[in-house]
Amino acid sequence: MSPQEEERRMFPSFVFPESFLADASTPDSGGEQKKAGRQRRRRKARQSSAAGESAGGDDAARKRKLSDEQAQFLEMSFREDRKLETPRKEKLAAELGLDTKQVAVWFQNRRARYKSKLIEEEFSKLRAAHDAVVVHNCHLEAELLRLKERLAETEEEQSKAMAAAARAGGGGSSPSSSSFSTVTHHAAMVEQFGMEDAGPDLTYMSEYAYNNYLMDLEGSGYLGGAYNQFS
DNA sequence: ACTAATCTAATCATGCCCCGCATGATTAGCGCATTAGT
Repeated sequence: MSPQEEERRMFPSFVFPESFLADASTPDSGGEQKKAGRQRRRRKARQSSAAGESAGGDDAARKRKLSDEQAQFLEMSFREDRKLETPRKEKLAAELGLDTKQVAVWFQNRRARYKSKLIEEEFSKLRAAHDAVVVHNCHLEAELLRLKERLAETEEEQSKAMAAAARAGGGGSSPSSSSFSTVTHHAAMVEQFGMEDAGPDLTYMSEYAYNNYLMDLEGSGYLGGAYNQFS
């Protein structure tokens, strides 16, 4: 089995199954029954062992801590391959002076702990990625707010400026004095700023007044680079 | 198809140090675990 296949088997999906997210403290009734049965059997086993082998005969049942050297050796072996075939198990047991059963159990536990560590690491990574996305989203929303405020300010200034310009040049020129370019600019302004129904009708502004008005806007920074698009 | 070996997941038990953590050991598997050899 390839390492990838093995990984998939041990950790089949990076999307955690529902069972993983489910509340482990509320097992179903079948689980409760199984657990109760298990506990009964354990109690019984303990009682019989205490009754029959009290004179040190239960030594084998006691938990035997592996020596540092044994644990280190098993760890090295685990790093080489997380699966344990029979020949390897027997060889390890012989080399370390352990029971094959102990070696098998050690590998089982080591795999279980390796997997839970893997899940923990994956969870940390996902959480970090999630947090980063949340922060980025906040920045984007703040930026959007700033842009909306700036747009509103600009529109207000435009209205004021156009009203002032209309008052200054209003009635002084006839419709015939407005050039074609002025009309074109007006259309572009309407498209750019959507101010068709706000402010004066620039169609009837003299070209001179219109150019002064644009220069004023450009000079005060209201247009930004927008003026260049008109000329 | 049958069987033995092995697996995962959950849990218990124990040792180390003072209560919780690390780790060795046990158990079930319920549409009755899966896999590999015969």
